Amino acid sequence: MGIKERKERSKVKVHADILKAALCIIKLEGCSALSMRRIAESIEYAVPVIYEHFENKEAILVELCRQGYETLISQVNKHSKGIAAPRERLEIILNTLWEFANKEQELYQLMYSVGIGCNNVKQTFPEVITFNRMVKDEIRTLPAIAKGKLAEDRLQCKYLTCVSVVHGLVSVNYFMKDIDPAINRKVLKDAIDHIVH
Amino acid sequence: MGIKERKERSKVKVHADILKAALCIIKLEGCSALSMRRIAESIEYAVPVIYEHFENKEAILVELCRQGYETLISQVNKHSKGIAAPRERLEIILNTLWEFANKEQELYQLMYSVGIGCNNVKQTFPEVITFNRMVKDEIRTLPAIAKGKLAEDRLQCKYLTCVSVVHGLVSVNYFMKDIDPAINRKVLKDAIDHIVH
Amino acid sequence: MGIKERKERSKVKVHADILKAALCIIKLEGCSALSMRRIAESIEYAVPVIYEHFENKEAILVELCRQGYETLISQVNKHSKGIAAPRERLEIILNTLWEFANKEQELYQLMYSVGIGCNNVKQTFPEVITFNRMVKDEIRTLPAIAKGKLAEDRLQCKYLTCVSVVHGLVSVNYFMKDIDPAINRKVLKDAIDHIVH
Amino acid sequence: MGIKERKERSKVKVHADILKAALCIIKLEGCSALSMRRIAESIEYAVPVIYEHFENKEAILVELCRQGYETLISQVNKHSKGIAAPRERLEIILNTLWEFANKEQELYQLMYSVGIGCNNVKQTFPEVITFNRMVKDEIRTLPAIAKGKLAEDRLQCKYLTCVSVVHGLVSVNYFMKDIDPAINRKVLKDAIDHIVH
DNA sequence: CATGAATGAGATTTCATTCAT
DNA sequence: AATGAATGAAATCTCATTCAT
Repeated sequence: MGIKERKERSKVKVHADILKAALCIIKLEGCSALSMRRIAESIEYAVPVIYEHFENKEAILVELCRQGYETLISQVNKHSKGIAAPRERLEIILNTLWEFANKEQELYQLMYSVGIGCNNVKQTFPEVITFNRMVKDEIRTLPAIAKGKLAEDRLQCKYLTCVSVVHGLVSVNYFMKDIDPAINRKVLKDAIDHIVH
Repeated sequence: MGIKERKERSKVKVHADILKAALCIIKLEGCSALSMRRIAESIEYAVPVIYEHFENKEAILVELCRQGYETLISQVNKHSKGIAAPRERLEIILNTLWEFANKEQELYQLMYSVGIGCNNVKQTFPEVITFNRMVKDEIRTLPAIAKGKLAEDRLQCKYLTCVSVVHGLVSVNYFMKDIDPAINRKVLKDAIDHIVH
Repeated sequence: MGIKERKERSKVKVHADILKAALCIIKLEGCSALSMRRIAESIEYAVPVIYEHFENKEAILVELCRQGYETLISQVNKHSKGIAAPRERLEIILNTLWEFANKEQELYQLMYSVGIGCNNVKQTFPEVITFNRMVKDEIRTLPAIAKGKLAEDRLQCKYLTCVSVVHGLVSVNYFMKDIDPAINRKVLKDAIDHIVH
Repeated sequence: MGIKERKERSKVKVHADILKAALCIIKLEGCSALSMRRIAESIEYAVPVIYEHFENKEAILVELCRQGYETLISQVNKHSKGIAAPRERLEIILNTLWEFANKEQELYQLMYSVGIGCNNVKQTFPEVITFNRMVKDEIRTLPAIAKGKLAEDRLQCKYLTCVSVVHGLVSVNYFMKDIDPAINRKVLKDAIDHIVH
């Protein structure tokens, strides 16, 4: 019967609409403006409908973050598709992270703050593991490194440096809003250069 | 007269107690648990007493942050006192920042998030300027650099790299709670080495 | 379906109950005793219920006044129905105003003080325009006046005199509570006589 | 001893300053902005000082009103001094009331609303009796009236009409802020003319 | 005489969440 | 599956008033 399907589709749609609306509110009015009522108004359903799709407000935020991670990973994949050179691939990953954080500032901040609130981020957001692996994989295969079979420690070190410098630069930019974009680019590029060698 | 003194001291004490209580609540129960009522309970005074000392909740948070910046700067001064070598001094500054952020995680996070919420952080917290200058001053006088009168751009670049990598590493550690301290140390050290040359 | 109707009726009832309770409190305990909490207690609902029906306290007062104006106008209509003589009609209008102000002293006072607080009374309470027009219409058609096509100024003058004397007498009675009703009647009657000629 | 005198004078000054400050606040910021704290700030004394001069806030308002009545009466006296013709004198009294109410809108409104709240205005504000007598005295001696020894009823009637029309016109002007001053003048003049004959 | 400090009580408003229907 | 209605709890803030000093 098509009925069941139709219902299923509509259910999925509402679920998606809730998340879309929540993200939209956060982007336009800030995290503190997000309330169940505002979401309900936005999707033009009554509040309890939201509770049929999500246990509570927290669950919505978590799911929003999960989708953020997914988006990030899929963008990395899209941008690195067909690129073979590991160095270039690493650059692409980090640049994609940088751009994502800048384009989706509110979501990125949410992902960070929800992550911090988790007891175990990697369990709540397995995508974090995936992303980490992606970065590490590229480092491992960098020509300057692959020869000498980088020790796990050195690898972890480089990986942490990568991620820290990008996230750090992002944060510093959120914090002081007047940093010259050209300089940002340069800092990023230098950092990658350093890691590569 | 001793009376005036006693009163003054008691007033100062209440002021300090409010801040102490606020910080304590934030540390133990998180930022969202902080309310005027909770503070009042904690210091065993009625709510309006708080309003005699601070205009509103926001003002308490701002003052908390300001004291955080002061502490950070005074610790930097303490640790770098008597050290002459610029490289060592830079290392001390960044290490002090790292230790502060790790010891006072909640306060450091508050400083960051309140900072982001400010239109103009440097105006609200002039200490940010002081700290920035301290870092830049050391970079400028690094032996490998002082010779060639580093261009302002290059200086800014190095400064941003320093600060980003430390703040980034701090954040990544808040986020993923299982990073090996030894590796953290190494990442930090490598980063400084890189900046120095 | 009866269900929908019942709900609708209950909603309308609560809305009306809020207004009724508010008016009741004002009558019995004065304007300053009116609070959202008191209303909630009175209707035996929780406070937020009131906020589902009215945006805020001000909105309740405004609506109370609006209903006051409506009552006044409908009473004028009721009393003047079937009466043709303009002089008699004018008398009825002013007497109805007088009786309304005396029977509903607290509401009348509220209508006056809320009106004063408005930037533009006639916009907030279009009923004021209606009432004014009703009075002016009768003056315009008074036999002694209709002949000579009263100038707009003279009309406005007579209208202001009417309204002022009635409102003034009402106020003076609120103020000094011991004025002989017979004298009040006489003052009113004299004033109308004067306007009519 | 001069000491006692000086103290007495200072005490009187503070008392007066409190009233002056209160009136000033009411004029500039409205009745609802009046608080003991605001007064204290204004006179640059601590709040409890006010309580040494006035039992409570209400007492301040009452005294403010009393002074308002006194001012009104003294202005009437000033303006009517040397004028003999009763008709002119009556006109002066009513015009003075009109001008007072327009110049001191906030105070006049306070006088009215505090008066309404009194159980017995004439007892709380004996000046009301004085003012009433002044009006009545002039009416009684109006040439057109003095001949026939106006019955007490008729006198009361005329007196009420006077006062009502002026107060009413004042109120209507507070209420609808766009009434032409020329028309106001005319209404007032007509009313007086009517009373006089 | 004057004050700083404190307080209790109360106001308005907002939110996440839950039932009965 | 969806809703309107309701609620409890909490938050921020203000005020008149009173003591101990």
